[in-house]
Amino acid sequence: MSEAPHNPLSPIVFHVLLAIADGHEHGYAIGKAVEETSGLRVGPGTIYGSLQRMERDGLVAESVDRADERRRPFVMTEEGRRALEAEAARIDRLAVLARSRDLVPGPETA
Amino acid sequence: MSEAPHNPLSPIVFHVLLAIADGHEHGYAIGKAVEETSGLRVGPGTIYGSLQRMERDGLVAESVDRADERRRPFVMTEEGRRALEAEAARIDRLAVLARSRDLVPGPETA
DNA sequence: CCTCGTACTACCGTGACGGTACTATTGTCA
DNA sequence: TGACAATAGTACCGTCACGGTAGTACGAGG
Repeated sequence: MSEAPHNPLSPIVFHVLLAIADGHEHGYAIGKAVEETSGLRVGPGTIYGSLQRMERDGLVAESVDRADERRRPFVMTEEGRRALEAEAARIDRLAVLARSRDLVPGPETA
Repeated sequence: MSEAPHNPLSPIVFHVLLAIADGHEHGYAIGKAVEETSGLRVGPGTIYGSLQRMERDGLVAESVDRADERRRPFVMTEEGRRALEAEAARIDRLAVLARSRDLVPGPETA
């Protein structure tokens, strides 16, 4: 029942977990997916560096079955999923907070 | 019409802007407010360091009228408000995304 | 054959983050 | 009054996330 040992997650880490949850597996594809969903530019130093740290922190693990020689596939760990969900919850709280402060123009105020 | 020169904001920066928008003015009070709304622990190195960087980046400005000797009041700049709103919008998009992925359990799916 | 896109590895400078230590003033309460 | 906690801030600095550049290798297309 540890609290939230990882959060808040950095934007990249969050987006990487999202990308993996979406079925993307290897670094390059993850990077492209992150670029798309985040709008941020993501070079190799960013994506592989993050994946390395995330592996070290137990959020992802390098997949054993190496189908393609050239690709290094990653999977999300249980801990990674928990961190992703915790972060999603945190973001959701913030979104609600921001709405209550009229910071976001959206129509979903009903 | 510059895009988003600051975002994504770091969690502390975001919370600091929120705190100032809430009417808090000086470092210590801002720090306490951030601790409350974020749940994070915020020492002096964190809060004053962040405020310094935020001032350098034009997100906040040190207030001219120094009512209390001991306190250093800050105000949000126009740029700061824009950055806050942009970040709120970004967070809101992420929250929606997270909901669509069933990452957040909340009942507000209606 | 040359180039482009894919998929990485390796390296490393910059600076955000946040901790510790310290000073000084104000409030409180026995 | 004297002590002690809380307030409010300064100064310093080590660590490490971040992200940029360069370079390797391979496959496909013209």
